Amino acid sequence: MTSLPQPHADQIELAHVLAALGDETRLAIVGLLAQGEQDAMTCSQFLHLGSKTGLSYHLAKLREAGLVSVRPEGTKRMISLRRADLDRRFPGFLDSIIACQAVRPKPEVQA
Amino acid sequence: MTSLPQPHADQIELAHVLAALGDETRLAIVGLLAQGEQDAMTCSQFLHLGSKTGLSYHLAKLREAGLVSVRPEGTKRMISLRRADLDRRFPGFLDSIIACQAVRPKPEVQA
DNA sequence: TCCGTTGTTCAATATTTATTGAACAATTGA
DNA sequence: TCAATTGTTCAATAAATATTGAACAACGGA
Repeated sequence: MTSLPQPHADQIELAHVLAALGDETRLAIVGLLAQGEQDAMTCSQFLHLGSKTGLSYHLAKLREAGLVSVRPEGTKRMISLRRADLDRRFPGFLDSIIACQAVRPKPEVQA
Repeated sequence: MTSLPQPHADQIELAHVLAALGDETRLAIVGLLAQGEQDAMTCSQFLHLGSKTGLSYHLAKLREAGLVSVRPEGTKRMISLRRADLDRRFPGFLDSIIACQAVRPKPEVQA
């Protein structure tokens, strides 16, 4: 219910969204969120992308730009793509991004 | 014919494109290029967006990211959107960007 | 040739953004 | 209460980006 502060759907700005996605780490996070979109993910599921502190930073950027929603649940944070809001605001945008990302979903599938 | 150095269509990277567009000035430039897409524009047509030097900088960024093509012609530079290349590489992406931009094409139409 | 136009380059600076490690906070479970 | 898990905050630093003005270069026309 009570999620962390984020812009209202109407005030999500394109330039902010683009700037937020113009970073490999954050783009990868969004790519991972896009697949497995049924349920939310936690920060620790992105640890292969960087340090704990760094992820906290990048996830805040994504949230402030309006790309993700973060809902605290116990000691974890449930992170989800704001797909509906983004699709309404920027039709086709997210899909085009994700389609490109999906082409190379092989970063480093460490065993 | 001989245009300034730019990435080949195949090696245009999504994160670079997004980073290049994550700036109000550059996003505005691309928006202007998108309308009036019949012919190219010159740097000086963007002077209301910033200083001469600044535009040179931003246009280089757009070119290096693969968004625009720059062809010297006399003392001018003919700048055009690389729409075909971008559409092939990231289908739907440019259109979704431009559609949002088109909603507010009223920055400051100074007389 | 000289001048005006158009745009680039360079160096300096300012500003933003990203990365790190240490300390802390909140929650859960034993 | 104690310890482990999960994540945030802070301060310091590093690194990338953006902005400015002065000087320069290339071209075209008078």
